[in-house]
Amino acid sequence: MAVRDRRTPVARGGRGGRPTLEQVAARAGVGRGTVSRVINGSDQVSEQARAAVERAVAELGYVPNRAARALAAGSADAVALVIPEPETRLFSEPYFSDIVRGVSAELAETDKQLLLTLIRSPRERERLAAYLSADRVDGVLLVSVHEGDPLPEMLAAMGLPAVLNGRRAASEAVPYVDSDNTGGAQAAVEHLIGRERGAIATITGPSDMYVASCRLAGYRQALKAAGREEDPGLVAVGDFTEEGGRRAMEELLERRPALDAVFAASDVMAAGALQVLRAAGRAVPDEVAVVGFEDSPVARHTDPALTSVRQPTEEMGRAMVRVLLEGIDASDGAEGRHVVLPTELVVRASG
Amino acid sequence: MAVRDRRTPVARGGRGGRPTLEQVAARAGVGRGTVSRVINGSDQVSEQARAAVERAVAELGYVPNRAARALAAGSADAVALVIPEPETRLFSEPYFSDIVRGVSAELAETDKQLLLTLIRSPRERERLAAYLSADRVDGVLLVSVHEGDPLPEMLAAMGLPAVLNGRRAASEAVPYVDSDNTGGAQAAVEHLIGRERGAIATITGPSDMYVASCRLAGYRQALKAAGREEDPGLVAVGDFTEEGGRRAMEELLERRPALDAVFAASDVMAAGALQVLRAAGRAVPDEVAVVGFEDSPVARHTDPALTSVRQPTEEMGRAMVRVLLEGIDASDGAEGRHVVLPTELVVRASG
DNA sequence: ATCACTTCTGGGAGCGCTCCCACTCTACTC
DNA sequence: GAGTAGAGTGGGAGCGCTCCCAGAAGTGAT
Repeated sequence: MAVRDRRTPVARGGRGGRPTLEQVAARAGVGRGTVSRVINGSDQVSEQARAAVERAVAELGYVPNRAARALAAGSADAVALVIPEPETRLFSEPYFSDIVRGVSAELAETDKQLLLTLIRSPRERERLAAYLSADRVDGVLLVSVHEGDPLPEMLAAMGLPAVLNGRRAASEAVPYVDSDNTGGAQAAVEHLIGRERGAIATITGPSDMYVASCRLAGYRQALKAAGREEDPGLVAVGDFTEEGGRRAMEELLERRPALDAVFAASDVMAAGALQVLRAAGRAVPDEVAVVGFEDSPVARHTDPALTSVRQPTEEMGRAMVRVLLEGIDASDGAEGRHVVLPTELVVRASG
Repeated sequence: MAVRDRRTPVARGGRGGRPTLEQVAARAGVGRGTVSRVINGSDQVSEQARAAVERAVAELGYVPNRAARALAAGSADAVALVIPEPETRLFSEPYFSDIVRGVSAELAETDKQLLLTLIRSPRERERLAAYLSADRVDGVLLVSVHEGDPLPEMLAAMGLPAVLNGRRAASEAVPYVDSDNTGGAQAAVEHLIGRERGAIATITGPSDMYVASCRLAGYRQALKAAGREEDPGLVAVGDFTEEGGRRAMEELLERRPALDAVFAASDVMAAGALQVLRAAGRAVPDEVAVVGFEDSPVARHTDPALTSVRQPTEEMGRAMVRVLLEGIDASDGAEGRHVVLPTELVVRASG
């Protein structure tokens, strides 16, 4: 009782004396252990004790101190969402916030916290693994990891559960959540085929991006299923930017002036293509139909509005959390877990 | 040495035995206090001791355990970014991720972590204050708080520093970071005046939103500065949605068919207005010039591309963190701190 | 040589929890 | 009636750090 004022509450950062578990115990007339059991929902507590503790908690406005809990329990009650900073720009924006919204919604049902980590330099990425493991998170969600990024493997080596959004390659060892890129692309192209389009071109992404190759694969499958021959001249490579979309479209028009439809692997590239088509005097959709991918807001504001493949982005965020939580609970490696969510074609004026 | 295996490292969550400060001390041949001093950059350490500790840290790959630090020091080394969930949708999206990017960038220079908290129900908001104060954050960033929201005051009462983005009213007691809405709107309207537009209308936001009234005020100031009379018939109220923009534009065309310019308080509303103008057969910008606000990606994809007022959103995020850190350091209330950042007119084809 | 400083330093105490051991009670069984 | 389970409980020990208090060692003036 003597030297109790070493650090006054005020000196320690305001928020005057929040009650501790010990105070709750005293008030409820039970021991610390019992309070802890009640707080953590153990069933080894008598109804009577539970009621007393619950009343004391309510009266005192007790909220457990997370730092103390994390320290004592060795778990963090938090997960990190790691995003390479450049991607927050590149991805036509709502993708990012949709993911965040889904993650946050799903996490709200546990009481884990969400830590956001943008990586803006290779150096930061290197340090990341060490810091993540410094015990403030018990799992990691990784957005748009590129092929060859060692991070997932480093985390695995440290025993930190991780979930990717999007596979890095066809066979992915780390748990992931992805959308059905191939199926979505196939549906888009089938739609064009259904509308009697004869020469369907595609603007694809960099071939070292797995998403891009999936969407290209879907394009090919649709053609094949319709019994059509594939014309390599109808495939142009973009880079998921508007400018890239423009260049690819120019290239296509030059190579195959007679084309009457374009499937672009992203809305932003489709928007670029639209500009080039207009400049070239091709009416959309009358002469050339255009379909994008992602169903970003951009799709609703182009002229004409873009038919596009919608990804359930928010749901992907939710699924990532679910997969991660499984991985955290399962002490085993939890490898091979994954979810692939379906896409949906949203038909608008452009095709 | 005896009962050391109460909980094996593995049982406690993988990430096998990270070194502790004590082990660093042992290895460096110094006491715990000295290691702590080195880690925290105290100058009360001899060069020799510092070097020994630094070597030991490097050799062991030591990273301090944040939970332990938070518990012992009573501070959290983290700040929360609180965002009402509906807003993540409403705000034409990059706003959200730009803020996040700025916040994250500025935070990276301290070693504080970023906690993201979406609020999706009034109930969650009620509980928020209690949980925030449960000691895992030492400051709070609040995005788009509405007039009448008690949260800022609750936090203030608990002594938790907070910073708003955007004022709730002309006089704002809580520290905030805002952009110069009035000045931006004024510049936009002056630009229209400079282009010889005679009847300049405006689509404003709900009058209970302070941003909206600022932008309206800028519109008025510009007219007044040019010695023009204000015509109430040229002001229509929108709600920051595209549909609202459409309705407002229809209203304006009906009331003042002769208008030759429109300043919309947001790009999304401007996009709606553009649609109505096209449907009405008014050429943009030849017959009617249109200017938006925010410079969102939408502005670049409308046809014609939208002249708009750019806000330094990322910089706002950075500034919020700086203001917050000041508030955390200053033990005093730190009231009245604020930053207002300038806007910039981006001229495109629409006006 | 003595005293007063000033720098450095080790390590005890304690942050608020969880874990678990030991213990008390109350039931049942034989 | 003794013996054996449980169910429920209190509280010690310890998580890895920071804070601070003594004290050691070094420096200069007297």
